Amino acid sequence: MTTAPLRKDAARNWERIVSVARELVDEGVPLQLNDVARRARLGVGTVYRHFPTAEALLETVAAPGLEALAAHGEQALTDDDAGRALAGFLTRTIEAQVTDASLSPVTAAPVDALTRTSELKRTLRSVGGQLLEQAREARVVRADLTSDDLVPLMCGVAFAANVHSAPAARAETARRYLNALLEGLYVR
Amino acid sequence: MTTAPLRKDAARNWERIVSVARELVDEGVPLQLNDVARRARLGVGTVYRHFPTAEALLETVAAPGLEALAAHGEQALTDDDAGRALAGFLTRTIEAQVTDASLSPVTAAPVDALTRTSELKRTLRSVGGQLLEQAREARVVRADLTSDDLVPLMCGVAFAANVHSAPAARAETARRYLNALLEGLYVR
Amino acid sequence: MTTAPLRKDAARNWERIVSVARELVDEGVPLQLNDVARRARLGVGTVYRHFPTAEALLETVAAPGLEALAAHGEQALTDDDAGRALAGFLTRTIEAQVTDASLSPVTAAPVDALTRTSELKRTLRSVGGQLLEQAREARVVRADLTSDDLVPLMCGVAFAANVHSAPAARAETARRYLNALLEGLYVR
Amino acid sequence: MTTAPLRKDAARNWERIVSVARELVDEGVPLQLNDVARRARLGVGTVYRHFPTAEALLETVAAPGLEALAAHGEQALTDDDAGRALAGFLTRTIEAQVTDASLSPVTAAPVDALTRTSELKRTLRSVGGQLLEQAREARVVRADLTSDDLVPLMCGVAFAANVHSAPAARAETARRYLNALLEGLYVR
DNA sequence: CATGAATGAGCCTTCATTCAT
DNA sequence: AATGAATGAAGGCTCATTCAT
Repeated sequence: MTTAPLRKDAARNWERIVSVARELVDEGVPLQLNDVARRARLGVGTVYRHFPTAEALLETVAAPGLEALAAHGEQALTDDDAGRALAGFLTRTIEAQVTDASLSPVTAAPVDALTRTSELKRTLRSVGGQLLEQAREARVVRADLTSDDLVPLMCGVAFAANVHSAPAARAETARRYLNALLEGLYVR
Repeated sequence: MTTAPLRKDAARNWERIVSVARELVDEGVPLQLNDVARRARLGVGTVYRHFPTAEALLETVAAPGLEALAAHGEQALTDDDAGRALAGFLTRTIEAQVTDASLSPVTAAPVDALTRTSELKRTLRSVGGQLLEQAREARVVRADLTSDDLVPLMCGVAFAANVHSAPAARAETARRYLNALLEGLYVR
Repeated sequence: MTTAPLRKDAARNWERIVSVARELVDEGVPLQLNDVARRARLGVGTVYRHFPTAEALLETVAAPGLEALAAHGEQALTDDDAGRALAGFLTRTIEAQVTDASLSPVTAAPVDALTRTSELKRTLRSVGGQLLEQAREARVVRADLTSDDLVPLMCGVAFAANVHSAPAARAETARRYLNALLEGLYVR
Repeated sequence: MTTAPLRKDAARNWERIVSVARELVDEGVPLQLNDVARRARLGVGTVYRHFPTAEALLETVAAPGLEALAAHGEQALTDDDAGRALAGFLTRTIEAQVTDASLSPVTAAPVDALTRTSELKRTLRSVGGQLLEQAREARVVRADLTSDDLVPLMCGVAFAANVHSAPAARAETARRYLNALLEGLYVR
């Protein structure tokens, strides 16, 4: 299912909108379509034509980040060391969530506005599931974890890093928390 | 520092407001003071008199839950087994967060509307810190965790349990995630 | 028509209310009966019992000032120099208006809340009228001014002094403006 | 600096809003944006789009009056008789203030909502200042008046004319008061 | 296709006044 | 007489969405 290619000027507007949205997301401003339109020096209607809801726009902004994660995951699947592969994938995921403010809400949302987003999330879950399976077979990972737990746990770690932690420290905090989760709070 | 005792009718309204708020919170509806007033069949002004902001009301709703946690924590401090004590406290905390929707936002909020809330949060952090310290001295817990990490981590676990998990399953999910965090995803 | 004497505690409250109102007026805060009650640590009802409207309270606050002006005016009537007498009275009036924020609104108001206020205003107009009459007879004052013009003109001077003039400079500005009015902007 | 030309329908609404506001001002009703919207049979949002605050709307209503005054002042500057020129300008100013209820509050306000208003007020002060200067050089005006006094004095005269004077008589009263101010209450 | 003006529901908050206690 | 809790109309403002141009 391919979308019809956009006319050149429409494509330019599309880019403009997405890039403005990216800026807003980076500034921590909640996405408002009117706001985006003003900043992009476009009519609201134009923005609405391209993105029927703020969620659709946010997901579009998040897409490249999700794609990069998926790509990394595919790559990781070829790693011999299943434990390292999974750890690397999770680390990358957390880093991305903490760095890119568009990812958390999209990842945690129960429903998607764009089918493209659903596809990406499915892929990520699948890749994560495979990495987990390999790690489980290699007996490096506890048995009671399913592929369904990966996303929630990553969201949880990212959320934890955002609580009471200064923005600058978040990446480092997130790393520590992921480590704690991987190795366990308790010494054995 | 005791608050002046309310007149009987005022006390009845206070209760009414808090109980309506509790209902709304349980229904997952965001607290709005006008809304609360309508549901409680009271004038808006009455609600505003008792609770100047929605946050103040939410914190009031959350207070009993926080108190119960603090009480449990104080109790846990007397346990001989430091590891068990900490684990019990954290379990209780997570259970509460997942069960009572007023707790997460209050716990994660960087600022409080009521001094009572600040007190409670301080107490909880202090108790958690002592339990953690004892556990560390007993060498059952990794050394790089500070008392500042407890709240974020618990918020993270609660958040994770709310992602993609059916309401009914949340408590069980939360328990599993806390366990995973305590023991580590990785087998050693 | 004498008002029934107040019970001792009621009298105390009356004083308390008026003195708080005086403070608020001096601070430039608009009089609100609830506000007054809170500051006086009295119930709103008590304040309403004594003063049915904010205007009534304001007029009560203003009364001593008006009385002092009237007294000064009566005194001035005995002065031999009619011109000096009138000028002195007007100067005093302006000074008072600029110094005491309760006077302008009461003086300019077309209707009064208290009969006492109406009496005082009547007295002032009468005294002013007599001073003006004497000055006119002495041919020191233009003929086309009536006693009805005195209050408006004084209000105007006070108003002018409050426009674009820093609070500290107001008294001095008011004096200059009154002088200008007395002697005329134009040189002859 | 020209404002972007409005679309035809928007321009119609703009006119509608301003004309409704004019009516309200003339009726002595305090401007409220919701009120204006209702009377103009427009959505509140439309009114807010055109005029972010009630002050902005009031200043827009006042602008033509201010412009007319400025124009008259520029004209007066060419008059040979400096005394007559100044007197004419002041007369016109007072007439306008008494006739058009939008002028007094705008003139007396310490801050402006619109830059256009600030420009106009600056122009008026400048023109008044020049007329005053010329009159002073011609020795027809007292020396201790500065251009900063003109606006306050005119506001004062207008205010005086509004105190205790029936609406119909105001224009005449204002003229008398201005005359009194120019020539002085006292005969010399 | 693009535009951006218009809409108006909806939320927030204040405050003058009443009346049960 | 005193209290102060309760009231709710009234006003302010925002923002997601539509639709005429």
